[in-house]
Amino acid sequence: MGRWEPDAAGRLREAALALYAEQGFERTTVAGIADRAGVTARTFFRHFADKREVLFAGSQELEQRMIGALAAAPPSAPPMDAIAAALLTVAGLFADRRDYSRRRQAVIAATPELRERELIKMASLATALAGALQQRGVAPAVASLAAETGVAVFRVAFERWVTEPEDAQLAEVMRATLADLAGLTTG
Amino acid sequence: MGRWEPDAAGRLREAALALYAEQGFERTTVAGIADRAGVTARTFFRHFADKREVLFAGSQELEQRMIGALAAAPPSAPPMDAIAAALLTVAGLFADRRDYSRRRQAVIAATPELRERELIKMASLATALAGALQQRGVAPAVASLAAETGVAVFRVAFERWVTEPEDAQLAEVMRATLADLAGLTTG
DNA sequence: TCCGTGATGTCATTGAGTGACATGATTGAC
DNA sequence: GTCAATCATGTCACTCAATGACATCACGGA
Repeated sequence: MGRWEPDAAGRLREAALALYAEQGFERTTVAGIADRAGVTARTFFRHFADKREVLFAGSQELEQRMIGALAAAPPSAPPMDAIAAALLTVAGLFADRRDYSRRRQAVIAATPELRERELIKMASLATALAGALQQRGVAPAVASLAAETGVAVFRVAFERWVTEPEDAQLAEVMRATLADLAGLTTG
Repeated sequence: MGRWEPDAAGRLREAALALYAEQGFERTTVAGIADRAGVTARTFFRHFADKREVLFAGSQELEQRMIGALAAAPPSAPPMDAIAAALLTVAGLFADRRDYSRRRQAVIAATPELRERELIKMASLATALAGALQQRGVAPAVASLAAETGVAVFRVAFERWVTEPEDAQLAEVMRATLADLAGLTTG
């Protein structure tokens, strides 16, 4: 056994989410999170840039996987088809994290500071997707539009998935949301 | 003459923008802003909720004016026409503030924390517009879509306006951007 | 003239975030 | 098998954002 318990970052994530849910984000101190995780506050800031970032550690992985999925789509695929494929691919990342996602989303929805952070993560995702589309030869304006639309679909589908009482698969909700979008723009 | 110089909030806004531009947002302290404005740091926080908000004092007025302009549009006007009218109306608010807007936008673009705040202001604006459209009898889904699109046009046009070297009117740039949008969705 | 109001100052405090340095287990070289 | 480098963490000290409590004092109205 090591000198310390392993996976300090994971324990900090869990402790932070639990405390944010119990007491609210503002009334939770970093010292409290660190205590619960069995480390010091200084260690918290070695793993996470600030008090908000602890809930967004996965967003970089999401972004990278979506870019990867985009690159894996056939070069001939139209932009929105490639985006749709990427969305369905990353949906699998959340398969076994529905409960965590639900708690996390509730906390974010209740906290303006956290919603700010989420917005910029989504904006960053959209920018990255637009860039990847441009590398596939899509014109910049179209690429940005498709990327923004794709992120909107992600958000709406994710919200539905964590809100609905039933046990649907995120991928299925994504498909349904994409169908809604098609209906909006054609009908 | 009063006990203190008048318009402390205005002086604080000016001082903050100047210092953010000179030294960057992070290396600027509230005490420094307050010093330059001739007040104490405590007074800064009486006028602005936090260090970021000092650059976004006008956003509530923008929102209110856009809602007002929406309400003033003929009840028969289609959603996007009403949105367009509101955009052209509020464009006038910026007529004599182009230099200020330019400096402000440069600072925001250079500072992630400030971009977060701007994103949530834009999201709030979109939500308010969607609500106003619904009160005009527009279906919720359509209202949200139109509102988001309208905010996107505002952002793109504003960015063009502060970036372009020429001295165009914001309203003109808005009109051109709306035309681009029409071309995107029909052509 | 006097009193209430409102904007500001002053003081004290909490908590976020950072820099510098110490510690000690783990790992790999020799 | 020892030693040195490494790496995650702890400890300490500090700056700065943000807030609460209370004091001050010009101004306008009664």
